[in-house]
Amino acid sequence: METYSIGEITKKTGVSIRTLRYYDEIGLLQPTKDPSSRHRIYTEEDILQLHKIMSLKFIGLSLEEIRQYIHQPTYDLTLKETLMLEKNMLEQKRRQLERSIQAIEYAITLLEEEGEIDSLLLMSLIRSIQTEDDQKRLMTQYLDQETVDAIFHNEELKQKENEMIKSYAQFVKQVHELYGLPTDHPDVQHMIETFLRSTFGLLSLETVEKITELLNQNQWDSFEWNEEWDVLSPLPFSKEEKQWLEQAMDDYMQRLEHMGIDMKESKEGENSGYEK
Amino acid sequence: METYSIGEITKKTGVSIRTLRYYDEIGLLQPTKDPSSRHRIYTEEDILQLHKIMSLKFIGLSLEEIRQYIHQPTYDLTLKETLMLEKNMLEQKRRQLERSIQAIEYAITLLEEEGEIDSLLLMSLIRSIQTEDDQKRLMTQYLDQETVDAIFHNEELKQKENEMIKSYAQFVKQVHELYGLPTDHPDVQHMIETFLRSTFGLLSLETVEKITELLNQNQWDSFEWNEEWDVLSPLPFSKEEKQWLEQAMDDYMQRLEHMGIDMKESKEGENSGYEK
DNA sequence: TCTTGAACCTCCAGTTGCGTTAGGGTGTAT
DNA sequence: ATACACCCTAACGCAACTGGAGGTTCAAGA
Repeated sequence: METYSIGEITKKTGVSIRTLRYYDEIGLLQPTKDPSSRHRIYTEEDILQLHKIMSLKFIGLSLEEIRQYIHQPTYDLTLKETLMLEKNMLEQKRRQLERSIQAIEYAITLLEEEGEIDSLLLMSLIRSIQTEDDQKRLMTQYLDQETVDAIFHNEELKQKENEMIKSYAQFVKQVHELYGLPTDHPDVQHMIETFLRSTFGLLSLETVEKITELLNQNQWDSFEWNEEWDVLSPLPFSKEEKQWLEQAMDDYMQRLEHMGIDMKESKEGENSGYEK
Repeated sequence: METYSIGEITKKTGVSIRTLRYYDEIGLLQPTKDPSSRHRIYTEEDILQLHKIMSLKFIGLSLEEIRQYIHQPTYDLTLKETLMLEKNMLEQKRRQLERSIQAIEYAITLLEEEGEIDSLLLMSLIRSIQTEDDQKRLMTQYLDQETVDAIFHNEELKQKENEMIKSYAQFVKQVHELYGLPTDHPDVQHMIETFLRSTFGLLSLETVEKITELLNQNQWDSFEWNEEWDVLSPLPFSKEEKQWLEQAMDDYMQRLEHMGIDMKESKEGENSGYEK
């Protein structure tokens, strides 16, 4: 029967010499040894075993788990349990990866657009993607499931993601610049209006109506940034900036009420003025 | 200014105490220490830093890389380079993951269908997915790029993947059962015909024609299983079974030639008989 | 004031799946 | 005899933690 040295196995299978010795060491694949030279001697059978190991490793099993299955000539339904678990693990990993990739894409877009980027802003963006699930969970404390889904799983919105990010970046920049001015200063109020318009302009009319409704029900107070939000996705502002911004928002809201303009109208004006 | 103990930070951020101490140890995040009690004291600033670390970790940077960026207040285009590289890495990982998931799905399907499964068969399937790229590379030695793509990126084929796998599993089973019979025995020839039909039945007519053409040009000899194929994706047969199968295949091909039936006709017959 | 228990501390070891030396043996061709 | 390719064991290193042992510190209750 044909036999092979460890180097030949490496050439045949691509598995490194070190790895083969390691598998021998941990008892996963133990070839016979030449008693005189102490060299490892691999048979065809060993090569098959090695292929089995590689397969099971490929689908994510640990060497320890592989050891449990390696000596069985056939696999039964106990393997299915393991595979189901593994599949779930891998799918979770994949979702994670997709988010990470998305976050990187955002970051790259911003860097290209702006050349330079505030580290807190970048962090804020990444975290908002990272904790999307938690954000949705938190939002359902204020809005119903349907509305939350409308905000997060909006196809149209996905198309315009880059726009949104840029407008957010602009907003952050302006807050840094304008901080210190009185909160009812025209420039400040204009900044807030621009930001709100570009944000709400991307949501459907019904969604905006629902949110407006809630705000009109004086739930605005309970909607203030609570601790939990900050933990998930901290805003790229200092404590003072945050307070200043909150005051400016209040001013804006009051001005809206005073003028009898609700957000629905604001959105309609926005749409007609914006979409060419 | 407000300060926090290590336990409070864990509650606020979800980062474990051990990890926080580790980050301190490697100099990534070093809070001040109470000189008398030696307890760590975290400030708001530290929490921000920690969030930065989590963000950069999320997008796949190593702690070592993070250290390079953590103290910069703004990021410039050098980060973009890093991010581009990271993105490529992550996308590669994602492709890998998708293949693994696919392989597991196949395996689960088979286990459900058959209840029990030959370990060599499972391995053969997983490896064929794992080494898809290499297989394509090897195939282009015999077929042109277009034809190879037609075989691998066939949408219709993806729909029927489960069918294919089952027919492959059946084939493997039958080879084990019938091994020993003369290679020109009707049962053996029927087995081969069934397998070829269910395989080629899923390819387009043009693709089959191209393959037939090649076979008719007497390139069949050079197409025999060479060593390299076996390394990539070993067949779930013993050496003897492989030889037997090769002989049976030759018999089948000769019978075809003798009868003046080429594979194109075979496919057409297959289609009319198979697709309801 | 003493005690209890939670929360904190340092230091050391272990995890996975290998890669990378260091220091030496074996086999064969020249 | 020696050069050279190949093989051996043994030990350390890696990333990013986790866990345990054994010892403080702190706040509250008896």
